Amino acid sequence: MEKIELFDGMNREEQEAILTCLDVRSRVYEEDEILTADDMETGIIGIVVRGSITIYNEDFWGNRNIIARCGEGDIFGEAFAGAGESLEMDICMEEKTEIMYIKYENIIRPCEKHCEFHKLLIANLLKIISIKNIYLTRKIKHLSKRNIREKILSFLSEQARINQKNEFEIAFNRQELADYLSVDRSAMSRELSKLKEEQLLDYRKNNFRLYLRK
Amino acid sequence: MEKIELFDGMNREEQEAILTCLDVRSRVYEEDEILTADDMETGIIGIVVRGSITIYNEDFWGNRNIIARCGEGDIFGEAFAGAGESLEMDICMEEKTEIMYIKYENIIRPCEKHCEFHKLLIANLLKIISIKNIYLTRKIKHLSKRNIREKILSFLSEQARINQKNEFEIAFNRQELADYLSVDRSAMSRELSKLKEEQLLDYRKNNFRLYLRK
DNA sequence: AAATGTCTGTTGTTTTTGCAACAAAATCGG
DNA sequence: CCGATTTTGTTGCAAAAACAACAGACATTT
Repeated sequence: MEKIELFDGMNREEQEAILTCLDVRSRVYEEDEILTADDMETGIIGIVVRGSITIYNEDFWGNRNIIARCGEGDIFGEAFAGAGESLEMDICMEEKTEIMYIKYENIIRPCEKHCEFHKLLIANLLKIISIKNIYLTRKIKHLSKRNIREKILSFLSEQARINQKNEFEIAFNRQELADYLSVDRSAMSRELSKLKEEQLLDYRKNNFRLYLRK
Repeated sequence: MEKIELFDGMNREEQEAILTCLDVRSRVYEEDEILTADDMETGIIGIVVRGSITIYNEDFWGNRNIIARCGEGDIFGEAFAGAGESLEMDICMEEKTEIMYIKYENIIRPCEKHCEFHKLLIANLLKIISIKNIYLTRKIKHLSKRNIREKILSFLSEQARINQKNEFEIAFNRQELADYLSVDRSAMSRELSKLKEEQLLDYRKNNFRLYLRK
């Protein structure tokens, strides 16, 4: 309960107060239980209170694609609720999991009583979606590159800007970076070596340094 | 002024009223004028009132990457404002363009007078970001696929779901689809032909039909 | 109908990537 | 410190993609 980002900035009592006000429902699911898109009402936001879930969807031929994983405190379905569309994904419980549901309307149409908290709630919601938005935009920028080299350079360029320094540490190991960029790890490793050889950059484990030309 | 999505659901008078209330500033730029990230204050949302812009950013080596284009009525910078971060992109005016600036704080911290409109404003903002979010998530789903075939199938699967039908029209021509999926058009065409030959799908111009197995 | 331009499909060639298997280096637990 | 495990780098090969150039289809204009 402490880690729910939607309730950021509220103490425990304030959270309790707003919970009753929001008319929250909650349910516990068993491991491997599946919630399909059809099971979800439109206009509902989910919060993982305890446990973890995998969000995926099936294509026309029944292949499953993992879209995201959510752990304690994460919210999901907020974009669909905000857009007024029904959820187009399915959810699988990775373990015994408690999910709390909040009606989107109850968030954005504040009642009279707790107006202050409602404002905070809305600001938090906007912040969560905005941050996700920035994250997604950045990822698309990298994935749109036509080859591995460009993907790597795009990613590292961004890290340099974020750190405001041409030397920085990245949060991924090689396999994680390859997954993030959707490429094969060994092919990426090969490309990194080439880049190092061409002296466009240098690296050592997770520490990278970019060079202007050469 | 009529097409601004942020003001959706307000008539002209209501828009005028809320504009004064929001303490809006506005400026006209000449064609090719450039607004760098440093020029933009943090916590400001931009609206293209007239004209059009290209949003791009430069990587460490000075290469430009186009992130988006905005035309009349579109808003930009809303995710950065919502996340409390400074804009990390540059803007180039494609033509003589008028941009209106609104302080993010003025949107989410409503004044007392026009509270009704403020609620609508916030709901609109949430909707805009949410829709963008869904769009981005979908695109990533396609781009994450390792080869062209999977990218095509991912995209078409989604179109089938959106249309709730295995036959549908797509809004892209071939070149646009290739650009969207970040692949070479001719390579995509070759793959489409293969898929047709394998009878997984059929198409004729922009009309597609998917088949379950074969 | 001819001419023009755009869009789409085809094909050969070169480059890039994924894959697999292995080697080297780093990390961890006792 | 040693052995075991994980992470990272290397390489050959086969598959896939980009690239380029062209041909056919289609639409529009004259």
